[in-house]
Amino acid sequence: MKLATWNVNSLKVRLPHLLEWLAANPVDVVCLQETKSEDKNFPLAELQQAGYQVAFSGQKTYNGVAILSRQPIGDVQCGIPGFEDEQKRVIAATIDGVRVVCVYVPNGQEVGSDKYQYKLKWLAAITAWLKEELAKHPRLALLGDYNIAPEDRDVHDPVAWQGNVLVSAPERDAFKALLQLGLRDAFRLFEQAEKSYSWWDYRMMAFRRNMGLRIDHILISPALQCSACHIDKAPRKLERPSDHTPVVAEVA
DNA sequence: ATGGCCGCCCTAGGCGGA
Repeated sequence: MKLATWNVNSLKVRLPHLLEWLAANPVDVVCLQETKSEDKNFPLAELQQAGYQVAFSGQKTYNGVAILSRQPIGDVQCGIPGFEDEQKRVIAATIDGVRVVCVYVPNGQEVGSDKYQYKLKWLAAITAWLKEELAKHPRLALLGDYNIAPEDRDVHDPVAWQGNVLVSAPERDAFKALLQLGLRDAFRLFEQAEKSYSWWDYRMMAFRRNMGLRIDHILISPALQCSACHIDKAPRKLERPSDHTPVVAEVA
């Protein structure tokens, strides 16, 4: 089963890239973030035409998540149970016996800000919920835009970024708390090229200069075998790309 | 030194992203 995650930064704008990518990479499951699309505007027909069933939870302007699947989608859950949140950042579903959890972790804006506090609370809430979810569904994959670069090797310039949002110690501790649930970072199960990133700023020719961060991740539970994981930089080279690029893992 | 790009929205400058 091939699983992918991609922050598309507007599904409306990126739909041609997504369809092109799916045609070239017919993965089984795709988790999307930042669809920025109300449910009534979701491009359902186009994605069904491409062979995918879809579950989505969107809102105007901001956030928005979706799961695309070639196999039937069951037991769809939106949001974190017991955590009041108007922002559409979580959708989970069971596909072929695997609990697929798609997340768009808050950005946090600036260390110490209200949004940063919200990010840490949100991460604590989802970690507590995932602990329960793992007990119910040992075969679980957590995919998405985590807005956390877990280690310095996931940052193009660790000195410049030190202490910044996305790399601060409390955020990295929150990521480690997910690993402590038994989840494994699929990307780091395999040898990877140095300076592998999943996001590059639109400014400063950051992609061309490979000034990036690895903030999009696929975490998998111990019950899942993982045979490969890679970042696909190809879509970042297209005209009008998303600032994030897909991450793909193969599990069984 | 600063900001430099995108996408969004009550179409235009401000917000949020990372």
